Amino acid sequence: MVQAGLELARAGGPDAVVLREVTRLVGVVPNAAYRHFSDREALLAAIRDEALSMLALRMADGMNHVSAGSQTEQGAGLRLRAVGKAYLAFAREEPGLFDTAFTSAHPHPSTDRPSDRQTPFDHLQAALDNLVQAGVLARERKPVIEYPIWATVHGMATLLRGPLEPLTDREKRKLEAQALDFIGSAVGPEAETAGARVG
Amino acid sequence: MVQAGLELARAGGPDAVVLREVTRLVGVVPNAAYRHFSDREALLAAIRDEALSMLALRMADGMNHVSAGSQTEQGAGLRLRAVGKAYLAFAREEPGLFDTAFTSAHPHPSTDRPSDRQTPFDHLQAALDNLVQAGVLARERKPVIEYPIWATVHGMATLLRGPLEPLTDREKRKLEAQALDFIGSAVGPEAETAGARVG
DNA sequence: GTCGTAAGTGGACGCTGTCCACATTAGCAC
DNA sequence: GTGCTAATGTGGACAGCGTCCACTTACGAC
Repeated sequence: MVQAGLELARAGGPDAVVLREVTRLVGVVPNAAYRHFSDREALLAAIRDEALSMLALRMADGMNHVSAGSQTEQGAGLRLRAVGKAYLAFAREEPGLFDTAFTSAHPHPSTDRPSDRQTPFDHLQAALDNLVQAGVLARERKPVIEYPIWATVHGMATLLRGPLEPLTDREKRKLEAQALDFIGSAVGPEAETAGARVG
Repeated sequence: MVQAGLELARAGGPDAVVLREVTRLVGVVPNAAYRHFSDREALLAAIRDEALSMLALRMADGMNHVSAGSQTEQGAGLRLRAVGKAYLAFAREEPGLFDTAFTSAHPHPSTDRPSDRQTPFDHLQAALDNLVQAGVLARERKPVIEYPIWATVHGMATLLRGPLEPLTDREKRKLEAQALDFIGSAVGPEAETAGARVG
């Protein structure tokens, strides 16, 4: 059922996850859904969790594909950039799932956070920890920039699929790179020069 | 009609703008709406334009309330911060309108951009031009950071009403300030020290 | 005064989420 | 094996939604 919902979400975002259509795909009658989810919103929440996991997986993947050692200045910088790149790539390639992952409207605090899986933000924190260990980022600076960094990447992903949607693909890619450069310049000059001109 | 829609949007975001309810508020029968808008989406687009104008107005207001001269380093820095603050305040105080302003799903390129009014992005650009004229920001740097700056503010506004919604108001305010500081640190150290610790 | 256009009306259609009562099935105690 | 219980699925209904069609009314140009 969640699987069927994911397909709908992938194709058309959260609004495309219509309960009756999900049950249709699964081959049961609409009311059967209420045996497993209290609500359409609850079903959507399950799908959202799945979409978030997919995003997190992509980020982990991106990080693991960086060959440079994680303790080196360059390796740490590249890792941060890879995390951001994966985030932006997911939003670009799976817009429906991305939207679904971040549409809250959550009057459902029931499915709160017993989430054992790693979240996208966890991966960002890991990358920043790397930078601290590599000596590129001052330890006390991390807590004040982690959320702004997330905001920059998330905001760019959102804007590109909102007001900036009419831009060409080429322009969009350029803006993605600018966002990553911008983060680099705020994290520290060394990390920036290390990570720039790579992707 | 747009006015009635704005009230619904203010109270419940774009999904609360249900065509039949709008016509109910206005005192006509649902079909009457189709004499003025081809579609629910067209009505929503009109409401969205209005919401965007309101946001732009708030930003202009915030900028105008900075007393320091716009040509001084401090004045220019404060102006940039004021623009960002207004953006975040609008998202915090008028979440319904903010969501409405930025939910696109626009298969309606009809109401494209004959918009004579100033957009939120226009105000950000004006603030950055100020920084260039005040000598704080290198002219060639502006085009590569304008969109990332927008993304940072927009992303923080979005995240605070999404995954970060459970945070306390105090924590949210702190993150808003962090986002503005982050932008300051990326624009240039001088602008940062000028703008920091002000609010 | 006739006519054309803009605005509103009335009724219907198919779709949605959700509720209720009922039927089927699986697992398990004895 | 029989009987009980819990889980799962079914059928029918309801109100609400966006939208389409044909019809009526108000009004300004000529």
